[in-house]
Amino acid sequence: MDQRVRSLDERYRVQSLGRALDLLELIATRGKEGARLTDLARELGLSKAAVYALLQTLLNRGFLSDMTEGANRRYRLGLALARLGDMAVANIALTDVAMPELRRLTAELGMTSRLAILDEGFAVVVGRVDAPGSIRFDAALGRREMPHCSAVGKALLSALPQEEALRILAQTSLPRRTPRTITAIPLLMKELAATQERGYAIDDEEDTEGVACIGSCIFNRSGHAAGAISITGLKPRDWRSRIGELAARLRQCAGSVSRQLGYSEALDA
Amino acid sequence: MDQRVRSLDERYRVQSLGRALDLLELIATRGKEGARLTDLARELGLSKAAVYALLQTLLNRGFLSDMTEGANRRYRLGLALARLGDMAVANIALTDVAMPELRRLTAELGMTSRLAILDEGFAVVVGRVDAPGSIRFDAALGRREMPHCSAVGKALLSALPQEEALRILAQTSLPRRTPRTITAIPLLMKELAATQERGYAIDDEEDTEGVACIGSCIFNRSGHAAGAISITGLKPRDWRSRIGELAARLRQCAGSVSRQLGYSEALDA
DNA sequence: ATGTTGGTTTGGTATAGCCAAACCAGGTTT
DNA sequence: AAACCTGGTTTGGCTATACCAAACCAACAT
Repeated sequence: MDQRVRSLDERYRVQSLGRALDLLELIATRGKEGARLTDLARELGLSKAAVYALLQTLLNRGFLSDMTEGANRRYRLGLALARLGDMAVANIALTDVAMPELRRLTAELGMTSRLAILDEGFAVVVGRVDAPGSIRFDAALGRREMPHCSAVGKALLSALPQEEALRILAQTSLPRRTPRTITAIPLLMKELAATQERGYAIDDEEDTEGVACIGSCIFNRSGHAAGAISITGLKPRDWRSRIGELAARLRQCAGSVSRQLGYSEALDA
Repeated sequence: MDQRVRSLDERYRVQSLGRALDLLELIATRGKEGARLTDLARELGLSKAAVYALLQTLLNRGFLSDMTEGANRRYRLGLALARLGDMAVANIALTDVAMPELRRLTAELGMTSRLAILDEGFAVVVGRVDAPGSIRFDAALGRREMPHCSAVGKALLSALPQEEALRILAQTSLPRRTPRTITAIPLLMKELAATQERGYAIDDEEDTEGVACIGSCIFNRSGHAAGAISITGLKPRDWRSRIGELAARLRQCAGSVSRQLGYSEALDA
């Protein structure tokens, strides 16, 4: 009949698995509230029966957990995901050595700190230590930070050859997030040069109003950027005057991690 | 023909999804080495083509990442899992308040600390802070600790009514892990009573030789056990004499978390 | 050159995944 | 209480699809 040949890209994909992954992502957006079968089916555009089968399978393996309240049943992400997710970041050698340093940083400064690596043109958060008590910043693991308006992003880009940085920026474009976001490529390139010069990157309310970050690169044995760390906080009144000391502490921390990775200052041109 | 009706349990499961989850678990066991298509197909007992399609789908969505080296291609867990996994533990309200306390604990004592909750009869690790530098204990998130031979497990059981604890123990049984593992239910029940009495649980090389833990329960507003925290370390020579101070600090920490959850000491009978 | 190993692509087929629709069980409304 | 929702579970049947076997290809090794 219609029998149109599936596009070659799709030919080697498994439909039901793709739908299951959509389902997981969708449930993830509901957080601890959870989601209900009927809603999920509607939003995915699938029949209840199909979604039901997917849910049962995921549930059975611990990828989802459910809470049954009366006649209703709500689904949330399960702890099997926590296990695999933890293993995924453990695969990144950097985390082992960087996390203890990050914890020290947060303990000392009382600010949220993060570790990110460059992945497909984004700065992906692979480690975080939340400042206790304070407001929760959106520092979720796996989050893809825009390279042009985050401290980790700019730190990572600043360590790349210009043409590499340009390629990435062309690919992700530079959407405006706040009035202070740098959206012009030439301007950003100048900023990256300055970043490399001073040894740390600044995000001065460029991603979120009222929030400021400082980021610094981590180098490995071969002198390439292995990742970047950053500290985040509500922009204080005395930001201008404090930035110096904060950056110094951050660089010290980044340096310590770099050295543990086998980086030797001597490589610095 | 043969056409045997699939068992009712299986009727509402999605086969290809189930296989994909097997695949993820299998790849997880390979850690940062990654796994190769041919091996995966053999171990799952599926054709290369089938596994290939699953891999492509997972890869495409970031649930796997690949490293191509020459003609070979190796697959590892991807960062999309880190994102979902992080969200899964974020759904557990406990983590917000317990993690900062755990970090303080590890910073002070230099020992690995963990947070676990009771889930389907196991103590599931939902938070951890590794001691810097030291040997890495197997404290992965999502790990299911046996209730009878782990500090968190015994702490959690000790807060349950006897019949509940018995039900769980009957269900999981008490496999021997080391010569010191308590494998007799009556003995363990006595130990649980002692645990409740003294306010903390001890794992004295009962799970792993040479490794000792202390655990303590966290209570919520309604006086029920919401979870447990523990500290882990190589069993020191002066274990007997140090256990008192360590346990005191641990209980202080657990108490602080409990109070933040709305627990009031007054409820203590 | 020839063989080997592992990844990619193909065609055809049985089956497994999907839908629509019926069914059920708790609430809510009349 | 009876009728009506609302949301979850189960059924039957159709066909798209996930799977296998086998061919194909590209690097490496012999």
